[in-house]
Amino acid sequence: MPRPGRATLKDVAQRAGVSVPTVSRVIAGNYPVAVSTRRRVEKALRELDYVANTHARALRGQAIKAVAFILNDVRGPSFAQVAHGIEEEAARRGRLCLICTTGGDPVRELDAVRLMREQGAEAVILIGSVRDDDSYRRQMRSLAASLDQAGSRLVLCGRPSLGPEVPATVVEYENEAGAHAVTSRLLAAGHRRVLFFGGEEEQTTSAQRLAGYRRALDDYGVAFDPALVEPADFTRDAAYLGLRERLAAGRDFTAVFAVTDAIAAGALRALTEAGLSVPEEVSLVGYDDVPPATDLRPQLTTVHVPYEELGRTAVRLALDSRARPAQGGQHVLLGTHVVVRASVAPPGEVPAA
Amino acid sequence: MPRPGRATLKDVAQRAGVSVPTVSRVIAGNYPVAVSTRRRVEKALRELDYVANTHARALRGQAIKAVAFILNDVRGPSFAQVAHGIEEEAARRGRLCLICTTGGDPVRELDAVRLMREQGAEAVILIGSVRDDDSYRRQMRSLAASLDQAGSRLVLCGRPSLGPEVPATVVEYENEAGAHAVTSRLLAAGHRRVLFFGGEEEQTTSAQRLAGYRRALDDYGVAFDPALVEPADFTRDAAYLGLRERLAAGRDFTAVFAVTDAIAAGALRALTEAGLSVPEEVSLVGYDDVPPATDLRPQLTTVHVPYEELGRTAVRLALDSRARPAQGGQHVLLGTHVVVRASVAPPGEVPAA
DNA sequence: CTGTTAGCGCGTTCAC
DNA sequence: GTGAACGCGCTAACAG
Repeated sequence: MPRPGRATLKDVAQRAGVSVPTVSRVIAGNYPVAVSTRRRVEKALRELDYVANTHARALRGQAIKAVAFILNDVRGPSFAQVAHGIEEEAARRGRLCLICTTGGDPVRELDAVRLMREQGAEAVILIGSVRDDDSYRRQMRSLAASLDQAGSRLVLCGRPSLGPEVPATVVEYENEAGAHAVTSRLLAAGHRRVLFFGGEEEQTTSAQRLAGYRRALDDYGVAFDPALVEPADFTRDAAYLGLRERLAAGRDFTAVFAVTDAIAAGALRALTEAGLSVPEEVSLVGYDDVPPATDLRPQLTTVHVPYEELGRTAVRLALDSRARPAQGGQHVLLGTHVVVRASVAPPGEVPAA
Repeated sequence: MPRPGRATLKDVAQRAGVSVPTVSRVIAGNYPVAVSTRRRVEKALRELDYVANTHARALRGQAIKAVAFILNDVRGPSFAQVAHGIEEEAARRGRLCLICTTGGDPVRELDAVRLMREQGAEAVILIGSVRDDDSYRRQMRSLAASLDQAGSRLVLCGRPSLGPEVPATVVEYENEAGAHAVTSRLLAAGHRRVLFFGGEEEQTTSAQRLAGYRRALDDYGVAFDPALVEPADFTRDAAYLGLRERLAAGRDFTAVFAVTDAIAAGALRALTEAGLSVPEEVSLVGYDDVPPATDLRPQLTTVHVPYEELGRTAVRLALDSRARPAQGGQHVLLGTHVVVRASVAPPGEVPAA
């Protein structure tokens, strides 16, 4: 009966009547060992259910083969897609995945990065947006440098760069451009009062989408009306409640641009319950193109974001840039495009169907 | 300029002009050190951006403080909820999370468990169902024993036990009972031809739900008709295609029990496109009660599963059972309940609304 | 082919 | 207060 805890090379060697390195060589298999000896060792290995100690191994070699990723919440469908892309690519390259969630708290995020740095992850990938202030950016920049120096790599995935000098990789998608394109659809259909719904201005993602919205307004010569910006938390329920309340006070828009498909889902519920038909009376667009968007009735016109690709690219770049001499920040920008479905129509028009 | 790679205690000691243990003591803080010395050491620590080597630490102490979990696919909303519960509870207890996905392949799952065992995770949590055959069960049983002996713990989360003798913790929910309850709703409303839609018989989860369905049929004295079992992959698109095809060949049912909310979403689309109104002409129920279920029109009657609680319980039990002397398998069963929404009506009836 | 030696980075003795 | 010595489990180098 092997003693509790795990068997070590020493235990195996003792049982097989050989020295420790011999056992090591049998396991590695990259060195000649007499057949009879090998048999004895293999037998002992099996009997003791030997499992190598990763830490001792890592101590001799270099860092652990792992990729860390940090996100707000695994339950967000778009986060989940990114996570899947990361997981897939990491597994393909024989890497382990470490995961941390922060609930959107910048402080917890900084802590998580520090933790991952201690773990010696090869890359630390930050997913999604944050509320960033100066103190946050300063600390994150310093962490990027620290990771870089330790031979690791910070990757910003779906959020803007920390500055040109910072040794971090950025994998973004066309956030502003997508918002511009989808807002333009609404304007082209004749809408002039478009509610920008959801998010908070300090969040990098919503800020960029708002910027795209405003630029589209400019293009069409429509004045920006701050009263048409309605913040809301990133959940369908918060969106539902928020829009219901606003509708109770009267409707001053003919279309809604929801920052997120989930928010669009909540908005749709509020609109429908208020007896407003979509798209006949109110048009609605979202952003993200997550799978459940096709379950909505009418199906949602939205902006497709290549989330899985985002995750895969993040891993690929991080691992490749580690191989090469430490260069400054790489920057990749993935494209987005509008997916036209059935939630947009000209204002006021009532189709025959 | 510190040399590339990470600074070690030795580097710090050298720079501060002290010995290695002194630096170690400053960091631990649990030992008296002269104030002036401490200052010098702290300065060096900062300048060199010292980060402790986790592996060396783990080598001296015990296993790494980490919980591993293995699941089919992060993108499944129910998996994501479990993952969130695990992540939350693990973080609360100061544990790191390791994650692996398998795409539903039993072989990859076994490999993943072995990998996690090598990593020395405190607990290895398996989420969701698998196609299990005898060989799989045998191997998994042996891995459970191996983990147990190494002081770790295997947790089966949302899937049946491997046997009474196996040193593993099982956290299940009332899968069969939930299916029984929701099927009974359909039968009570007057339906006699209920399509069991989605899943495969070898999957533990669908097998259990099918069992509940059959028991309800028995209770109502309705003969089980194998022709009313229609398998389908676990995606909304596969479900949509599958049901559309079946409907093209004629409709021989008045209600659908979808094994999963996602499958229900696909089914609803197929039904609607075929011009069948739900619930007036066909009733529909799902299973899981994931958030997007409320976005469906009509809102889906389904079975609520406490997925987050499942994840939290798994972590709690695993960590607690490690503290106590190795006992056999614990077994926890969490309750489920039907959530009545708007997708069920008596067959043929057309409500006034 | 196999055993001995050395050292990865850290924390814990034990002396001074 | 502080430094020297040892060992965690493993592998790479050198002997034999």
